[in-house]
Amino acid sequence: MLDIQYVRDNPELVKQKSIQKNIQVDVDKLLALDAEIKSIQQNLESLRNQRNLLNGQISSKPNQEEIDKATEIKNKVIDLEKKIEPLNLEYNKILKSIPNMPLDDVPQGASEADNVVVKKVGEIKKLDFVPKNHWELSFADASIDKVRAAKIAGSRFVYIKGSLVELQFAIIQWTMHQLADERVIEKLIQENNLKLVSKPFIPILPPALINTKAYEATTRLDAEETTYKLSDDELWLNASAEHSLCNMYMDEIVDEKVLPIRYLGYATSFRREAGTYGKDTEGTIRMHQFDKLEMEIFSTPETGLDEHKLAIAVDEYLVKQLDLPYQLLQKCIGEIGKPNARGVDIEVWFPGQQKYRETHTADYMTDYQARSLRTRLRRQNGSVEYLHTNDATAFAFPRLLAAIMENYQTEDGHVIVPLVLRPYMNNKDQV
RNA sequence: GGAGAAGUGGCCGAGUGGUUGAAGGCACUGUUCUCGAAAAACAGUAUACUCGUAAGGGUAUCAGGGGUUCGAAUCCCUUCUUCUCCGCCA
Repeated sequence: MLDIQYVRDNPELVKQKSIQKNIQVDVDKLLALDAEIKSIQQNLESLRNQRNLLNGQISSKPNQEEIDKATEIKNKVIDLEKKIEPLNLEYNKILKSIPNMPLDDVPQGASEADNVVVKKVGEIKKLDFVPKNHWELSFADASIDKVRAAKIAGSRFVYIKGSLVELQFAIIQWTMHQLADERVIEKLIQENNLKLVSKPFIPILPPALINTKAYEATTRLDAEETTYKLSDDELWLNASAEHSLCNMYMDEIVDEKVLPIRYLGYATSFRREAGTYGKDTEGTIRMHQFDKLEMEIFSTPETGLDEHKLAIAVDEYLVKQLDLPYQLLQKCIGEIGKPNARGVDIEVWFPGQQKYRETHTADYMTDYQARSLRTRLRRQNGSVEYLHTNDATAFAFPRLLAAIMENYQTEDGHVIVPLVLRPYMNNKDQV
């Protein structure tokens, strides 16, 4: 949610940026409602004040005159309350529909084509054979079985078997150890000239189900396209660990001293993927269910952007350690999400498909999400303000398994285990 | 799933219709005292919106929502949460 004061002060800018984000917003209507509500509210509060003063005067035995006077005020109050209620509903609806304002360095543009490639890192290996797609690779005891999964759950589900599972757990363990290592964090902070402390990430397993209120407050609930709802309960299936991590401190004021809070969450994530029919039907790039390691960071406003850069640095570090060629994209205004002020994607090279595919996203929400969640921080001097939130993929499976399979495949259909993962794979060099 | 108990400020806890945003304690902040600290004394310490240059006002909030009443933390209804016991269960 945006600060109403910001909308009052910058109506034209808000209109312009909303249009650039492809989001329809009636700012004029909002400001008209704002003024109308304010005016009624002032009358209402003045009446309530009269009522309170009167009640203060009335003793234990009010006379009829006092009761009549109080009743008259009471009825006026009820009238105004009835009048203001629908206005408030509409006001909140419009205010919530306004997207976050992009930072100045977010490129203009409406679609994927306008995302800017910031850099390409890592050398694309020249293979002396034609690389296969990950779904064509089935090696040793490992396999990706979507046919049987379709019988059980439908399309976009999968059985992943054998050493691929071992590989996934190796990556989880290794990632957790990297992000819990202050030396790694400190190194990334130094290399990127960030003004941050080297506090490590805390591994966390969040709930997989989220109630409607908490989900709506994340500003991430997309009932039509993304999120599964349980039919018998007021609960939704998590579409990302972020969705049950960012709201962890909902309605709380945390002490400035505890910030930043950096979590590395792991959750099975569920997405309806409505509107993606026909896209990525082969392979395991786009699934209804996938496991994901996700970074979630709570910070002060002044360090929010650097935390965002840290998350990106962590992503690059992890991908580099796995020696996967990638490109870093800065997403354009139309492509960063509604709550985002800035967004960056990492796309890893998939040799079987001969293209880069999105594997990571880092999102910076400034105070937009925190305002909706009412997650605030208390400064040393006692003042209170909204904190800033960041989220970023650490690794998303099985997309990442697919990337490793395609990049590390051998001609005879095996997959070489990336060096850093071998200690977590019983020192196997290939599977 | 069944039966019962309970939800008050950062924490503990008083408060069963009339200046209760809410006693008291703890914690925290400041001042005094001290070389410094501890202790002690004194003062201060919720959030949101709103009026005001400010000082300082106003309104709302005692889990959420609704109701009764001139007046609700207090009475009634309802939802949620927590705890205890039974049942089931990874």
